[in-house]
Amino acid sequence: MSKCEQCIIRQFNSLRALNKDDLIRISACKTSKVIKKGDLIFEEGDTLNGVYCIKEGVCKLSKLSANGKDQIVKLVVRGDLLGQRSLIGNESANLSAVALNDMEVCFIPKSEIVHDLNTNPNFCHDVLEQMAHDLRESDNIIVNMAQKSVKQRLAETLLYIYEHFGNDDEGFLSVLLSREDYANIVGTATESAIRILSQLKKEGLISTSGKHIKIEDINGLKRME
Amino acid sequence: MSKCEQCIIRQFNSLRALNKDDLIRISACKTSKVIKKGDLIFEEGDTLNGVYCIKEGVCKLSKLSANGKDQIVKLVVRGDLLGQRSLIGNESANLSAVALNDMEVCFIPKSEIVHDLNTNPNFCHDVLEQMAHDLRESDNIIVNMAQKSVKQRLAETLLYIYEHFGNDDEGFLSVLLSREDYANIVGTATESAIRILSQLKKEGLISTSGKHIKIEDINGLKRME
DNA sequence: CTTAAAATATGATATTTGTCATGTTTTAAT
DNA sequence: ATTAAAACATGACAAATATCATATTTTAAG
Repeated sequence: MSKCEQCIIRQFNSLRALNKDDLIRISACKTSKVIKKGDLIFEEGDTLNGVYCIKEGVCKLSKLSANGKDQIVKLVVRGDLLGQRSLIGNESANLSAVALNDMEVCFIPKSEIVHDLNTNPNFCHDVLEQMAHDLRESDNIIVNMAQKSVKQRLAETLLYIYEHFGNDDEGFLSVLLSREDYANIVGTATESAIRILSQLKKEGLISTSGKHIKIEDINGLKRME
Repeated sequence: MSKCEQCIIRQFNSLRALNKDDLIRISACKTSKVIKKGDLIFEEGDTLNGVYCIKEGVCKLSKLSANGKDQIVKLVVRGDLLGQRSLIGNESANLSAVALNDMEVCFIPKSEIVHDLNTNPNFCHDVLEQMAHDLRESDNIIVNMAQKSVKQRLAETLLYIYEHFGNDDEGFLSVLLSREDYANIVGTATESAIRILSQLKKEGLISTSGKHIKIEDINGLKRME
């Protein structure tokens, strides 16, 4: 099991604000986990007694709506911390987390995080900045949901995934989502998402091979926004 | 000008976490402002050099979308702090703030807030909790935007306003919004908002007198959610 | 390699929502 | 009190999206 004080991943999240002693202390009580594609990490309503630091892989955060559909609210990436919100608010999880590919995560117990939040102003401030950033992003998502068409939102989602996760060696988006996942991100029916992807294909903006999607015309997609 | 250390309003926001000395220091450099209904407090892109503590009144936070419509993201109330996000993230305002009725606010300079964030862990932690709560609320709004019909969202908005601001002495919602405002909250065309309000009126769920709206059947509205 | 299940694809149609036009009411300034 | 401007209201129609049905392709288990 790797040691936090030597782990590069922490440079990507608020743990970077901790000093060496804190990291050694955390390292001593953290646990590493391997999570398989499709596995549930936690579910809406669960009580979280720690945060997950994502070493590898991607997961989706979603919430079940009244009509039985899962709305995907956020994708969480290598380097992100998962579960701080619930921990800070001292509330049960508001969202469910499901792995989109095989993941490697470290679980850090609540007590450690709370201790550092209360004693290390730098850490507290870094988490604060992260949350301020997340809130800004949420506001933008709300505006997009309210004001843009499904086609525009889908184009943006493709660009988002391309920019955040890049391509695999064959040029396909390296995060593999089902059409249903795409529908659940943009908030539409699965058939509509499929239909619009077909349309984008006809327009030469993307190409597909099975579930795999390749972006063929980035600027064309951007022009739709 | 009133003194922060004697002001009850601070019990409603993170300033409650400050001790007497901090409050006296803040009190010495804060300024009071009266803002008239319809006035712009700050605009998307503005640099904020402080936060506003709302002593009285309500304002809307909105963002201009690409199609020229204002999307209202949040209503800010007596007791709330306005502008922390931008201040913490050290970024320009992501949203515009416009008064919905006559307001009384105190403006606290950035330097004071930053100082307290860095030296007072309780204050930092309180702001953190507030933001965690806001994020949870944003997630729920995203799900509603994506999955519910305009009618459902409008019903929810009416209930939200009723529950947060209550009625005036004649039983009308005490926050007076235009039909356009309602449309900009739920993310629809003004005509659609008007049409649906008329529909709710026909169904006996609300009644109206000019722009004023009275909720006639709370449970009926709740059943739509 | 087969094969059943799951995912994708597409047509037909219904429903929801947006847009434009136009008339009426309300509001606020004189 | 009068009046112009703004806000509200509603019809007619267009566009976007959802739903249901069904066919095809892909995936993954045996």
